[in-house]
Amino acid sequence: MKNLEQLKNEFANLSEFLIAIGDETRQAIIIALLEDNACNGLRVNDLTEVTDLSRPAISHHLKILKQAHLVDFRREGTKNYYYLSHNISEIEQLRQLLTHVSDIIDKEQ
Amino acid sequence: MKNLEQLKNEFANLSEFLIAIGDETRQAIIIALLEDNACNGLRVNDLTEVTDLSRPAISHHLKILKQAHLVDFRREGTKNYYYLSHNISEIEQLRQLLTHVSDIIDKEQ
DNA sequence: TTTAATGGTTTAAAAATAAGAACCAAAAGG
DNA sequence: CCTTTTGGTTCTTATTTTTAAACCATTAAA
Repeated sequence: MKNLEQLKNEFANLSEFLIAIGDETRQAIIIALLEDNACNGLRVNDLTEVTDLSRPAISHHLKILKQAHLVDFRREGTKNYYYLSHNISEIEQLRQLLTHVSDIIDKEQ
Repeated sequence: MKNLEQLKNEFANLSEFLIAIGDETRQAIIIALLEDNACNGLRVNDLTEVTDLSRPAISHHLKILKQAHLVDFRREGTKNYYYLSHNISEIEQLRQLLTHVSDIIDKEQ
């Protein structure tokens, strides 16, 4: 079945994204960034307060979130402002994957 | 904002599911189960062949997939037949979460 | 041009996850 | 009742992930 080969790729391409959003610490970071409706972006130290983690730990999780294209940041002097990416293409990709899987399961019922 | 508290819960409730489907070995198991369009279910030894892993390793991953409500199984004597759950409610929950997140991001633009 | 602030990186430790060998239990078949 | 098949569960080891202390580089401020 040709479809399943495609599905396998869709799945593999989303691994990083899924692992990124599966972790509860990173979920807390994402929520904090969603809460920032002023949309200025949050700094690393803002996030250490939210999560009770050290700066290197936050930095590490932000790196994972950046690699998964979930967050982006801008520099202003020495300050880094993190925010959720404006177009997270993985969201739509994941939605399509879920539809694919549902379709196959329903077909086999 | 009341919505974000709800979003936080939706996220937390899906952690197990997201971690389950983020792992590439477990993705391989899911694909194999999707390929079983006869829908008889696959046995542990069928899956060891697909993935080149030991039986305890497969057993371990199946446990995680069961806890995430992704797979189910039936016994026939000593034989266990694993299959994808017929109604994976987490699929719809995740779809709604993605919509929620998109909505908030778009609103803030 | 010092001094302070900001924050990434490296390093090392701790914790969690994954893996297979060995073991155990249950059911089928002789 | 013994033997075989099947497959879950320890148990131990290896790997990966997470964490914070220490370190370093950059920019702003004094």
